[in-house]
Amino acid sequence: MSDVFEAIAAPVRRTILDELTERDGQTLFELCARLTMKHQLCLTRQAISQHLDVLESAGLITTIRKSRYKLHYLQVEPLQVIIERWLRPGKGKRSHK
Amino acid sequence: MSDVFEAIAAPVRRTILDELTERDGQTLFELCARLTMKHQLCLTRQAISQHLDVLESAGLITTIRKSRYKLHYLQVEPLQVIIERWLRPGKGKRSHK
DNA sequence: TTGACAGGCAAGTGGTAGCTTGCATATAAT
DNA sequence: ATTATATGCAAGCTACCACTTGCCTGTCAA
Repeated sequence: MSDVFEAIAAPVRRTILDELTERDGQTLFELCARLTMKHQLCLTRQAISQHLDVLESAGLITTIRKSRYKLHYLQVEPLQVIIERWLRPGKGKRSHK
Repeated sequence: MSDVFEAIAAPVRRTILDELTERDGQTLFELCARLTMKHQLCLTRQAISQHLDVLESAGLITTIRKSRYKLHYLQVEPLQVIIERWLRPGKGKRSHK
C-alpha cells in the first residue's frame, strides 16, 4: 500500500493517529487496550498490528525498538501533501500579483 | 460512502479533483475526455460518473444542471478537517501561553 | 418526429482490503 | 530452565469496492 491517502481512509487508522496525537510513543499493547477501552473497538492484536504496518509504510508513524517493546511515534509531515495539492490558493494560478 | 477520507483514497478521484482545480465546472464528458487523454486512464463513462457521485456525497464537489449538461465544481472545504485534526499544533495542548 | 448527444439506473463480476486463526520468535521475570 | 510477556509471520475467509455491461430518460438539432 504505502499510500498516505489510503492509509487514512480506514477509520481505525485515523483513531490510531488520534491516540498517538494524544499520547505519543505507545506500544502495540497500549494501543490495543486504548482502542478497546476508550473507543469501544473490538479488534485482535494482529489486526491493529497490520494497521500500524500500513501507517508506517505510509510514513505516518515511525517505530523504535526498546528491548522487547516497540514504540510508535506520530509523523504528520506526509499529510502536508494534501494542503500542497488542493488547499493552497496560488498553485500555478499566479495568485500573487 | 459520504466520507471525505475514503473519497480521496482512490487515485482516480484525486486526479478528478486535480482536473477541477485546473479547470472548474467541467461536464462528465469533458472529464472523461481529459482523464483519457491527459492522464492515460481507461475508464468507462459510468465508472467516472460513480466516482463523481462519491466525491459529491463527500462534499468535495457540487453540481449544477444546465439544460442537458451537468457541471461539476470543486469544494475544498471538507479537506480542512485534516488540518483541524492533526496539523494544528495547539489542539487541546494549550500551545499558547 | 427522428436522431444524436449528455447523463442516469441497476444488476453482475473480479480483485483485494481487512480481519481472524494458528504458530513462531525474542526478551524479561521467576 | 521454565514461564510469561510483547511482537512477528503467514495462510485463509469474507465482504465490499471498482468497474463493466445493458438499458433507460431527458434535451437539443435536423
